[in-house]
Parts: sequence; C-alpha cells; structure tokens
Amino acid sequence: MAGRVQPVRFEPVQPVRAYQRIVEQIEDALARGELTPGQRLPSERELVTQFAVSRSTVREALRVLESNGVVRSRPGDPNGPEILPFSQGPLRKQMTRLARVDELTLAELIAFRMIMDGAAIQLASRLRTDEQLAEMEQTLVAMREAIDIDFAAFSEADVAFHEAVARVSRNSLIQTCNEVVRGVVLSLISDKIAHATNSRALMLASLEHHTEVVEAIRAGDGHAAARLARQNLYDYYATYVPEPARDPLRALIDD
Amino acid sequence: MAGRVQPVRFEPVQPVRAYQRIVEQIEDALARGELTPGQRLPSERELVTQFAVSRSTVREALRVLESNGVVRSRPGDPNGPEILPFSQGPLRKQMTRLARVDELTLAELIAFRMIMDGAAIQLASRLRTDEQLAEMEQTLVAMREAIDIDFAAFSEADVAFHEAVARVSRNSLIQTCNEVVRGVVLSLISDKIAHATNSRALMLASLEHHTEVVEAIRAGDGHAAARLARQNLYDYYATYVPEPARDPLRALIDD
DNA sequence: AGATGTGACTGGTCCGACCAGTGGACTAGG
DNA sequence: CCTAGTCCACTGGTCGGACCAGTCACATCT
Repeated sequence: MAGRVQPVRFEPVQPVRAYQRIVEQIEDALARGELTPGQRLPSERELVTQFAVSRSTVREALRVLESNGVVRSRPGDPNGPEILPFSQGPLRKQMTRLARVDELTLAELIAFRMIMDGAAIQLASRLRTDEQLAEMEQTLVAMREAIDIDFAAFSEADVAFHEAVARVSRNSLIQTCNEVVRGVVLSLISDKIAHATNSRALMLASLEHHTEVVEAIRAGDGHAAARLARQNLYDYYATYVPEPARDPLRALIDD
Repeated sequence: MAGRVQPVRFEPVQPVRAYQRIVEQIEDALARGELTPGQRLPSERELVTQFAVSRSTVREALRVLESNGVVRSRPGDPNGPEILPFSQGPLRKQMTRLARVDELTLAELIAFRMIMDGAAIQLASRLRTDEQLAEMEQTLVAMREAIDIDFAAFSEADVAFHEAVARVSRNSLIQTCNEVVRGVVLSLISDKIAHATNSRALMLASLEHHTEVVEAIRAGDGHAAARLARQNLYDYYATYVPEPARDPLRALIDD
C-alpha cells in the first residue's frame, strides 16, 4: 500500500536555461580554483563543441560572465576569452543601482555618508602610521591651493583626502560604499551646488573642518575626529535636506 | 600653420559593442524613471525593430540585464520581459564572490556590520516611538523562547530583532547593506557555527547583550546602545577572525 | 455560463553566414 | 644572420532565418 504518512513537500521549479548551466560550470571551476585569473578560456567555437550547444548559447553565457567582471573577450584574440582578476567594479555597479533605484531620500544617503565617513576616520585615527598622517596633511595643502583655482579643483582635492582616509582605515568595503554614495549624492545636488554664490566661504569652512579632523586624528582621538567629520558633512549638506528630515542627521551628531 | 601649443590629450578607446548600447539605453531609461518596476519591455522581436539590430544582439543585452536582476524573461509571456524591483540578490552575489577570494576579508565585513548596526541602533534610540520600543522588546521575548528550540530558530529571531531596529532607524540603505553583509558573513562561517559546542551559552550571552541594548534604547542613550551593539557583534564573531585582523574591530569599540 | 479547443504570440535554441580585426608564421629584404 | 613586411588562419561581433515548446486570449462548443 502506498502510505501517505508524511506528505511529500514539493518545491516550485523554474526552468534552467542552457546558458545558465554554462555560467554555473565556469563559475564553479573558478570557485574550485581550476580556473585562475590570467588563464584563457577556449574559443567560442571550441566551447560550442565542449558544451554541445550552439554558439548563441555560449555567447549569452559569456556575456553574462563578462558583465559580472569574470571574463573579457577581445575580438581576434587567438588565445580566447581571458579570466579576469577580481575587481570591485561590478559591486560598485550594484551599489549604485541600489542607491539610485531604491527610492532613497537625500537624507538617507547623507546619513549613510556621515556614518561611513565617521567610522572610516575613527579607524584611521587609531590605525594610522606617521607617514599616512603626513599624506593626509599633504592633501589638506592641496585643498588650500585648490581654493584659489576652481570649485571643481577643490572638490577633487576633497575626494583625494577622503580616499587617503579610506586607505588608512584599511577597509575597502567602507571605501567602496563611501565612493558610491558620494557619487550619487553629488549627482543629486550638483546643479544646486553649482549655483551657490558663497562657494569660496563654503570651501574655506570645509577646509577648516578638515583641518580640525586631521588634528584630532593626530591626537589619536578617534571619537572626536569622527564627530567632527559628521558635523562637517551635516554643515555641508543639511541645507539641501528639508527640515523635518534633518532629525536623523542630528541624531548622528549628538553624543 | 598647424600650431602645437598644447599637445592634445587622447584617451584610450575600447570598442563598444551593440548589445552594450542597448543595455545602457535601458538602464538609463530606468535611472530617469521612464521605466519603472512592474512595467514590461517590448517583446524581443519588437526590440529588434526598435534598436535595428538582430535578435542575437537583443538577447545578449537581455541576458546581461537579467543577470543583473533588472529584468526577467519568461517564455510565452505575451507581455514581454518584466522590469523587476530592486533585489539584493546580485549585490550579495558580488560581495560573496569578492569575499571568497579574500578581496574582502571577514574582518572587513564584520567591521562593516559593527558600524552599520551601531549606527542603526543609535538612530533607533533617538527616533523610536513607544510602540516601536514595545515591538523590539517583543522580539527579545521571541529570542528567549527560541533558545529552547533550535539554533536556527534563535538565528531567525535575531534577524527579526535587527529588522525591527532597522525599521525604526528609517533608513532603508542601512537596512539593505546590513542584510546583505549579514548574509555574506553567515555564508562564510555557517559551517563553523554549526560545529559550535557551547551554542546554548552563546545564545544566552547574545540574548543578554540584546537586552542591554534595548535598555539603553529605552533610556535614550544612543551612544551606549551603539557601543553595546558593536561589543555584542565583536564577542559573537571575533573568534572567527585571525588575531592580527582584530585590531580594527577593537578600534570600533574603544571610546 | 462554463468548459474546451484553437491559434497567434512568446522566449529558448540552433544553424549558417559574413565581416573586421588580431597575431603568428612565413617570406623577402637588409 | 636579423629585421621588416606580407599573408592567412582564426578570433569575436553581428546578422538573418528557422524550429520548438510553452503561454495566453479568444472564439467555440456543450
């Protein structure tokens, strides 16, 4: 008799396309270490025979792998597609998509920056070497010089400062998140910033803030440095945030 | 006379494939809001005429978009490919990939969690309403009950707690990042956790920590709450991090 | 009205073809 | 002997057409 003591649980199944299986096979080989960056894949026509599918299917698989940063195909290359070293590019792409599409408010993005930047500076004040401190101070000098040139130049120098801090914090995830969110924020308010009349005063104030941050880093006071950094971001961006949405930002500054 | 006062700077150029232009057009339309999740793309054959390319090219573009979680194609669907809402799937995939090859270390991921979770709790302690505080305390009760059931059940209740906190913090970017990184961390050390012998003691300690955090939130002491949360994560995960890499984690706890 | 069947679509896969490049081998020149 | 040039097999990129299995809307039949 067929018992029915325990009802069998079936799970919904979605069709697996041929090109997906190819992607899986190649990614698995990569995860197992059978394929390493720098190596070459066989040519598309060779893969056709190995996987026993058409070239269209092989190509769709290669396009997926390529968009994920796993391989790169070059026309005419007799060695075939190249296995690439791992890069944060695709991760950044996904995060940008998250920040742009997921109906995020400007206030959320700025709060995120305050958190990330503060944490990076807190880490930096603890982990920095003397050489790295000197590097950071060097970027301050560049900022001061940039003030007399151009707002774009100042912005560039500012980016250099934050990149130096991120390097010191030795956390590439923080670094990547920060860069992505900074880019998205700038794309949201770049037009408004361009119209700022008192840009020179803004730049001077920003430089002043950065200098205080570096002083706190030199003193090894991570908590003060982080707080200053968050305050700086708040002062810089708060005017673009509607008043009721500023509450969470202030919550990140008060102790 | 052709002057050569300022040498022209040329930049390296790499060929842009047709399918990439299609991807760009669709992604741009999405970024501009002309395409929103739930809408449908024209059928492949219709896209062929709109983009004036072959179906192979259109399909390669769709495969790329599909692997990035932007659209989904179903055979036979007369409405055409569907624009998907944002999903953390691809983001997690990229992070997991980087974490597996040591491009991201476990220490970096945990530091990230300590920062994000601490910030979320700091925000929550400032922004919470009384009802939300009650909700969080309710999840603590669920955690206590789960201890007697199963480690998986406890883990689930823990997730519920953190989700409640993230809701209160009213920042979906923090929430998403936290979820993604938690998933990646778990996938990296799930095998080791399964072998933990003193899991009951771990669960009790974790519950104790969470209770303290909620107390600090009730008191409105965001700084203490955040510090406790970071300490909790450190105690929970530090054993899986090699000693020299724990320094940055400790730097996030010390005041 | 409800069940049923039909047909115009869909995407998934395959095939064969052409093109513009690349790079190595081979050859002609020093 | 070595170098410079040519040549050609082969690469990936794109195209057009074909077939299949599945889906859904609609018209048909009971």
